[in-house]
Amino acid sequence: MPTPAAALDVRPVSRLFKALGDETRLRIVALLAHGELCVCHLEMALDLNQSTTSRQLAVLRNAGVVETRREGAWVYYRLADQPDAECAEQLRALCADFLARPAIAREVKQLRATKGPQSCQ
Amino acid sequence: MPTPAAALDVRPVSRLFKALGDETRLRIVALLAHGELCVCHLEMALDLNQSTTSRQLAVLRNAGVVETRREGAWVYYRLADQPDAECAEQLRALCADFLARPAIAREVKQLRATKGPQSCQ
DNA sequence: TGGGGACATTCGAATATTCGAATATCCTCG
DNA sequence: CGAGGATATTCGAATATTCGAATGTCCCCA
Repeated sequence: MPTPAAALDVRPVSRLFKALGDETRLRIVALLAHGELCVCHLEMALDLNQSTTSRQLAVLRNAGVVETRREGAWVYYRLADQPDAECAEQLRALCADFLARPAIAREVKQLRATKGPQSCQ
Repeated sequence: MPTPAAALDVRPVSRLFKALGDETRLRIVALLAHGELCVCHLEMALDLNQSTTSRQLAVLRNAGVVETRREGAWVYYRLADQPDAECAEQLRALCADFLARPAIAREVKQLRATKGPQSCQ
């Protein structure tokens, strides 16, 4: 029989950290901490091509880090509630840090003003 | 010139999460949250072979998550202070959770009593 | 209904990570 | 010194992750 440590269920946190262990995906989370954005916003803000952006978002989606909402042809991404308490706390702490960055807050506001369903491109 | 989001330095957190994004390594951190342990303790507690244990510890060491202290033939591992504030907060939150698990606390106490430089094996 | 934009997925090549076995290193003790 | 225990590193094979390009899918609107 396994010892307590070997039996510890660390799968939720492991899944979360695996998804967050990438610079691009962390930057996506940093932006989404300030509110929902659509794919074209992220693509522009991070200077990524469409394929890479969508694939990285799929990783975050499969890990339960983000959720989507479709609005016409556009898909909006936002941070998802974490059902696991430990994951919730980790993600909360991370976002608290990102939220404290005015430059990012300004950028997100700017993105929403200049692009989106009404003016994406 | 890069946008604020693209210029965000997420390397320290990314490095931390990459190291923590593995179930075995998370279990090691769970044990070390309760105090330093030597390699043979971890090997036994997690039912890992020597090679795997040492290699996973090397990953944590290279990521700055753990530090070592040699005592004769034995090497003790402990959690390292995080110079980066964001990393410090994440690791603190994680350990707070692990510290709240009495079964792990008991196991660590037991390990230290039954193995170690004086009675390893 | 069909063209075009927004997004998702697939593809193949390149790179990285993982594992157990084997080997190397370091330390103690007789 | 020399054996042996504790730990670290190397090795090669298996598996996973990553990327841009190409292709699919879904939706709006003329």
